[in-house]
Amino acid sequence: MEEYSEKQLAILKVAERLFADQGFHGTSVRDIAQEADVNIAMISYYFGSKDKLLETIFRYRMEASRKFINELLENNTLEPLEKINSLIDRFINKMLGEQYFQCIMSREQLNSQASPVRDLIWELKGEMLGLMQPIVTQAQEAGIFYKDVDVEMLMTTLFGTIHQVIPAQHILKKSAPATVTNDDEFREYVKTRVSTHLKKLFKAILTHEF
Amino acid sequence: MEEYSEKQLAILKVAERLFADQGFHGTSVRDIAQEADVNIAMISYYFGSKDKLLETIFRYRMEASRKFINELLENNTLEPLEKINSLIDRFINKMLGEQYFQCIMSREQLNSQASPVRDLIWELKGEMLGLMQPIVTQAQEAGIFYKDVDVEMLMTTLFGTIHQVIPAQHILKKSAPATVTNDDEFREYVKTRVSTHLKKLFKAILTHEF
DNA sequence: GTTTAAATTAAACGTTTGTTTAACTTTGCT
DNA sequence: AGCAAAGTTAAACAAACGTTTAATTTAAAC
Repeated sequence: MEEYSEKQLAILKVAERLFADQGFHGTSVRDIAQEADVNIAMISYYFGSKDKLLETIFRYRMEASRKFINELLENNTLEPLEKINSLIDRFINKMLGEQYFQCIMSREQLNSQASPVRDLIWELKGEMLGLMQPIVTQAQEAGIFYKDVDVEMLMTTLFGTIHQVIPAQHILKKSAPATVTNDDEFREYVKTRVSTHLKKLFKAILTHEF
Repeated sequence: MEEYSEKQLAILKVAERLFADQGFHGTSVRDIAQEADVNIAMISYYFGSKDKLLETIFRYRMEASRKFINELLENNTLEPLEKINSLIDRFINKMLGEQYFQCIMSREQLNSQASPVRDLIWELKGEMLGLMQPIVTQAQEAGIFYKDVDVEMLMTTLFGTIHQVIPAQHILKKSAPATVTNDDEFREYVKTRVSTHLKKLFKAILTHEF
């Protein structure tokens, strides 16, 4: 568990935003240094290289994701469907709370070349699947969930929907109700809209009830 | 309606693949020229610039997508659910048939900076929504589909799921049954798996039946 | 066969890229 | 105070970038 100085965190934060907005190769270390208000050489000095900087961002966020998964494993008192609903909400909160990083993930998972970053992504996705799989399977065996459900695809739908929503937000802004006036309200509006949609979807296909 | 020479098409094809695999900024015009077996200068000569080359790819694919949409509008004899199912299958076929381009779209839609390419993407997405919306609405008014469905979100789920499946294929390869031996069979396997999943999902939430 | 335009080439253009250097400043420790 | 390590800087580095140039070849028209 490494800790980062204020300056290092400033670089990481700026780099994450720029990588998300313009892509890794679309962002120069000079852009990052300027916006983070540090000398260009500091990036190599701290992180070794631009590639390593990206990897650092990934390891930093991934560590948090691991913690996140372990926290989810503790809720054992809930009913299966409530567990799923809680899981959906937590996923939405997590992913919309780190939108910049999710954008980078969206981009990097498309790279055809193998890389440490790409491996990390699919490793994490596997862990996420391993989180949902037993919940569904147990409920299926208890006769609460129906059996003709492709859990892997369901997880794909969960990720895919949220990953589509992130860049679609500037479109959703137009169809938002008039009660949404500031950014916080809009974030909440998006959250509940995605949440409501996904919960309905999961409930319908898992329990055949409404 | 422009037509392209063999050499121009070779450039477009190579560029599309490389942009998909490595990103726009991750691909140099020298890479493209080398793989397409043409002189570097030909790219500027034919398309003006690297940016214009990307835009050309987009306009080329978008034109096909428009035709695709218009074809879908003609099927009026089917039942609402059959219409939806047909639409799902056609979307899957279309998008998995032009995976390279879909990868580029996935990437480009994340760009925060406004650009002609980004505008084209959301324009097209709007048209896709306009295709599904009336089908659902009419069926809702006829009492065939339930009303508490967020069609915009459902479309997001459709796109999102397929866009997630594309980079996930090398993972799906591992969980494929032993009957899948070559690439064609695998493509078919992926198609039917996504299709089955999405149809179940749509049927469940739209009709409350199974 | 001559002429004109289009196609194609290798080379060079000026920038920008990520990274490193070497000098300098600050910090913390004894 | 004195010293060593860490932090910070402007400048320079070679390599790669997208694009253009000018010369040459090919093709088409008359």
